[in-house]
Amino acid sequence: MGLKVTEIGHDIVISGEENFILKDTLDCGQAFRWKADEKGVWSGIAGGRYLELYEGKNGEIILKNTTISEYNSFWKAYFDLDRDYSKIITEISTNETLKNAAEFGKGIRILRQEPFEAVVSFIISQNNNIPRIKGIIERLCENFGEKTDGGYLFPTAECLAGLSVEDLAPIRSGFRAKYIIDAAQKYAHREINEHILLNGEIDSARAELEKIKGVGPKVADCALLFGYGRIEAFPRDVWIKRAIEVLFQGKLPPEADRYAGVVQQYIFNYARVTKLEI
DNA sequence: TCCCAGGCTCTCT
DNA sequence: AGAGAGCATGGG
Repeated sequence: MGLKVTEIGHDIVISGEENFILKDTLDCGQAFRWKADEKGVWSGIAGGRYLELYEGKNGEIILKNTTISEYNSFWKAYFDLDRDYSKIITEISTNETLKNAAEFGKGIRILRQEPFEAVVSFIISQNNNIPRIKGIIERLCENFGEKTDGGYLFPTAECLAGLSVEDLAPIRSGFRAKYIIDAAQKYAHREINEHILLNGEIDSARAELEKIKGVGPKVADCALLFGYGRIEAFPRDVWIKRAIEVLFQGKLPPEADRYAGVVQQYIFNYARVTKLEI
């Protein structure tokens, strides 16, 4: 479609993209560090950069204080702006339920997050609720991340690898602390083969991540989808399992296969917002 | 208050 | 291989 990116003043304006809505994308449970103020301006830190952004009257997205080179080198990939979501929606819409779910969350895009941040964030997410996940991640960044304009960066694996479970007490992550440290050590010591995660068979990639304590199939798929751009990953959490029973009588339709990760987010969002009271 | 949360590990069959 | 308890903590 007619995606246009223009530099206006100090800002970047993204227009002509109907499948990019900030609330859908930044508040759908795939990333935990974005928040909106009362005026609807979102702010957050990703990839070591602080960004404020908002929606204009015609649905365009404005990235504040951003250059075209910053956009091209980072934000374009972060917001997955090379992918044609309207084509995906058209393809999956031969299934009526998927069509409805996609319409419900049509502004969702799969964010391309920092891999280590995605791994740790979804380790923290296990048996936890989203408000508390956000709190733990915020405390993790404040305590161990580098301070920058606008907040704290997500801590590096190298930094966390040197910590003990007691050191992590201030973030109140409970039994997950030992898992965070194990992930940090395996990343810092290069025990995780990122080539496999990026390019290997999806089953091999999942197994590679499951070398980390506290990482099972669901956390691994979240990391692959949100951190490594593996669109075929399909994280199965409690909401998805419930939705498959309620909405699809226990079996996903074939339309869900090709862009599984995107479809997963549509279903997850639909299930969570409607609470499946349909 | 008490149930439960974007699961996983460990143990017991 | 499959089922079930236990896990830290606190949001609703």
